[in-house]
Amino acid sequence: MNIKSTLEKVISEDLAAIWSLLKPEEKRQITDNFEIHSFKKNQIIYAEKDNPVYLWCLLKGKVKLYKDGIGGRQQILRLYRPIQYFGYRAFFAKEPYVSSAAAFEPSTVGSLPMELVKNMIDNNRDLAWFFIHELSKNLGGSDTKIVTLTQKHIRGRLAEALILLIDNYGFEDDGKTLKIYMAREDIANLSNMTTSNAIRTLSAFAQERIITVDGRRIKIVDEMKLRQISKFG
Amino acid sequence: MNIKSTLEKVISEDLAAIWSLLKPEEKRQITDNFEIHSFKKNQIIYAEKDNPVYLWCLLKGKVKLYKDGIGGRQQILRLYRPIQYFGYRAFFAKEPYVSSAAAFEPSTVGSLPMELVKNMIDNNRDLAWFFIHELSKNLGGSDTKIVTLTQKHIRGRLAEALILLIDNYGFEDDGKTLKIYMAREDIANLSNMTTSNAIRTLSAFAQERIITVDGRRIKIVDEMKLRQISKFG
DNA sequence: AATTTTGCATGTTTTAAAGCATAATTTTGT
DNA sequence: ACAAAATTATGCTTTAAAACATGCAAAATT
Repeated sequence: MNIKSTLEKVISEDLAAIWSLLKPEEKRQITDNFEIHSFKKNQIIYAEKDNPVYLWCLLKGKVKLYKDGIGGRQQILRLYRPIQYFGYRAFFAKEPYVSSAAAFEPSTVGSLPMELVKNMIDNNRDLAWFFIHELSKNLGGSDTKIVTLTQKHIRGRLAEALILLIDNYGFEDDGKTLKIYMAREDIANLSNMTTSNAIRTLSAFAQERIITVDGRRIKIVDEMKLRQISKFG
Repeated sequence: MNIKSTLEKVISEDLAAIWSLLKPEEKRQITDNFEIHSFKKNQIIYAEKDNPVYLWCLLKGKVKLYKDGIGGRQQILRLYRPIQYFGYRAFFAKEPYVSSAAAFEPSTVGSLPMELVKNMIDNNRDLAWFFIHELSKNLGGSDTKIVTLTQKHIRGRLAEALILLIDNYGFEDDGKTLKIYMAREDIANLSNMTTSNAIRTLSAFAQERIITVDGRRIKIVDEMKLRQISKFG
């Protein structure tokens, strides 16, 4: 893939969060140090305990941030879509990664040395604020997740996961079909349950005409009901 | 309470994280806008859904950050000791609080308008980095907590909670007795279990000579074992 | 000092979710 | 195109933790 053209395409089609905050000199520095990588489905971008070196920017595809737990059980923490940045938290915390990132589907990801980002933050207030804002949002999200994943019942957790998928990746052109096609196992890992229970509960939702399921194609039929179940059920 | 003297005592006895990063002009601004508050045991400092206005700094006492969940169940998210800052995340995220803060025991807390902090960050790189670092550490902690609280069994979760108490508040002079005296209910809320199970499991640990329990006085007898249980069991 | 309230302890029952087994279906690799 | 592997679907069993109940002890209120 041609780095320059991919980058420029991305830039031109989206004045993504960071780019618009940069000064011309900084933009030059970036284009000089930015590298484009392709990841296959399920390929790991970085792993827990690695040392953080790069800021990653998802350009195309879908990426999951997850943590391996007990007995091979995996918890998906966050999902990324183009154009979002990830992999910077551990660097800022001055510690190795506590989670791993992997491509959900074939993805294009850009990298930029964190040392460079660090220097840029030193000289660019807006960039500092960008990260402060992102980190703050994420922390609020994780704190909330602690409670919902530990206290909600299976149906509530699955409903919430489906809503997260809607909010993150949206619908196909029909306005109903989720634009992400996940394995049941990943849905389970997102909502803190076993694969069996994810399958079972999806079937139950289908029976109740809240969704329809056709393989990995999930159509949201009754979003209201889903939100109700997420909130109470 | 005399504001000036308390503040100066605090400052003199600890070149706490933020203070040393400030320029003289900033220090003056702070002393002019800093207010000291006293909170009684269990008094709420701020509550979920409130709008964040102040940066809080715990000067004396102990504070818990928690979230009320389903059926009155409460999850303690973080604990603060002097001199630590809290209450800023929601302001940075531009959203209302998603959690509440309350004094665990009679506490002295300072407040500073977040608008002032914001201006100071704009003009002080080090201060920006202070918050980026704090937020990053906390986010790593919350992400880890998501997994341990959902995947570890009761014994593991309680062991981990006890280790958290050691790390946060340390021991009395005997080097064994926890320097925090919590209700069983709070221990339960920290480790995501019912009060009954916290009591039961503490008793079990005592029987196994890992700890001794005398009312709210908990003595750590076998820290090694505790760490083992936290890691595996 | 008496009484009410709150917190601790422990036993029993219930239940939500995990674990396990099996079969059918779909996907993947050669 | 085919076999092998992985994923999905369902039923049954087990289990960890919640829910409930009761008694006792220690504080707090009067």
